[in-house]
Amino acid sequence: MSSSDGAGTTRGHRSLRADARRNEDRLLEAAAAAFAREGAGASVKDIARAAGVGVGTLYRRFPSKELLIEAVYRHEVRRLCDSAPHLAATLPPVDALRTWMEDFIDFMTVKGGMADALRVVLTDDNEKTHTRALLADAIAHLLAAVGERSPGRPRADAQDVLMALGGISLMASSEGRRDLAARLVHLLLHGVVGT
Amino acid sequence: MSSSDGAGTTRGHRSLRADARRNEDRLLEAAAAAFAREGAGASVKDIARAAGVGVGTLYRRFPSKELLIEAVYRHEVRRLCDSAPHLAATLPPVDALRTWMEDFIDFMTVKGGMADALRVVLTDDNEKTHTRALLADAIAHLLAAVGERSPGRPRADAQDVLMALGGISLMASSEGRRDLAARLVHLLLHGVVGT
DNA sequence: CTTGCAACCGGAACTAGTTCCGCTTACCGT
DNA sequence: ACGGTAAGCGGAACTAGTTCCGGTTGCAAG
Repeated sequence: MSSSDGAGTTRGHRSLRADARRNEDRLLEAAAAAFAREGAGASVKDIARAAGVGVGTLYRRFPSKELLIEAVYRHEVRRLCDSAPHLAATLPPVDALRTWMEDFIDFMTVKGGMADALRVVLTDDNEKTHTRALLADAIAHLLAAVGERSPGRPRADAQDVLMALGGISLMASSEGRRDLAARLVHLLLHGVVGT
Repeated sequence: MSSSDGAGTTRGHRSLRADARRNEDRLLEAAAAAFAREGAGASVKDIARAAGVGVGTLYRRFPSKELLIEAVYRHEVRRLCDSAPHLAATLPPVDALRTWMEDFIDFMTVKGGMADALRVVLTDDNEKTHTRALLADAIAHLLAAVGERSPGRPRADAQDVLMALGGISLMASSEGRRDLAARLVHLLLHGVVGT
C-alpha cells in the first residue's frame, strides 16, 4: 500500500534490525495519518497504539514529539528545498527569493506544529543538522543569485535568514496570521537585499 | 525606587477580596524568587506551595505559567517601554531604535522563559493586550522619529516590528545566541529604515 | 450580631509528554 | 540447528501543567 517504498533504501535506514525498521515505518505512517486527521494535537500514545507499538519504541526512534513531526514532513521539506534551484533559474533573483520564502512560510503555517518542530531543529545542535543544512543550502543558493546583482553587501548569512524565517513562522503559525507573515517576509526581504 | 507607585493602586487590582489580593502578592513574590533562583524551570506547584496557597488559587489569578512569568516581569517591561521616549530624544532616530531593540532582545534573552511568555502575550487575543499595547506604543514612538527623516515609506507597522522582535527572541533565547540576535536585529533594522 | 452568598480556596484528579527497566528476539558466529 | 547477546520492545511510572469542584470565608445588608 504505502506508495513510495518498493525498491532499495527508501530513506537513511542505517542498518536497523528488521523489526525496528518495520516499526519505524509503521510509526511514520500512523503519525502522518494522525497529524493529517487531528493536527499536531494528536497524542503520542495514540500514534504508538495505532502503529501497534509501545511509546517506548516510538521514543527510541524519535526522541521528542517535535522530532517525530519533523520526520513525518521531512520529505516535503526536501521538496521545498529542491524547488529553490528551479526558482533561481526561472525568476529574477529577488523574486525567486521572495517566492521561496513565501512557500516556506506557507508550509510552516499550514502543517500543524511544524513551526515548533522547526524551532527544535534550528535550535538544538543535535545531528538533526541535516535538515537544517538542507534548508540553509536552498537559501544560500537563492541568496547567491541576489548577491551577484548588488555586491558590496556581505550581510545576510543563509543561516541567519533561515533563523529569521523560523522566527516569523513561530509568530505567525497560530491561526490565520497569513497577512502578518507576509508583511514580515516583506520586511526581511528589504533587510536582505538592498532594494 | 519603583517610580510610579507610591499612591493609590499599585497595580490593576480591580476590587478583589482582601485575601485574594494578599494571595496574589504572595504568589508574585514567590514566583519572582523561584524564577530568580532556578529560572523558568521552577515548577508551578512549588511556587504555589512557597506562597502558601493551592495551585488552584494560582491558576485563578494567572491562567497559565506564561502569564505568571509575564506578570512577574511586567514592571520591568514597563521600564523598558518608558525608556523609549528618552532614547528618541537624545539619540539620532535610527540609533535610538537600534538601541531600544537591542535592549528588548537582551531583556527577553536574559529573563528565562520570557520569550515564551511574550509569544503568548503577542499571540493570544486575551485582555493581556495591555502589555502588548505598551510595547507597540514604545516602538511606534521610535518609529515615528525615523519616519520623519525618510518619508515615502509607509512600511513597518509598530505591531509588525514587535512581532518580528518576538520571533527573534524566540529563536535566540536558547543559550548564548546573543550574536545571532544581534545580526537579526541588524537585518530587521535594514528592513524597517531605508538606510 | 446574624445571615446570605458570591467570591475564593485547596488540592485531588486529569492529561500529555518523557523516562526507565525487565523481558524478548533478530542476527551472527560456530 | 544452536546459543549468546546486543538491539529492540512495551508499558508502567514519573513529571509538570491545567482543570474541577465541594467546602470556606470576606463582606455587606438587615
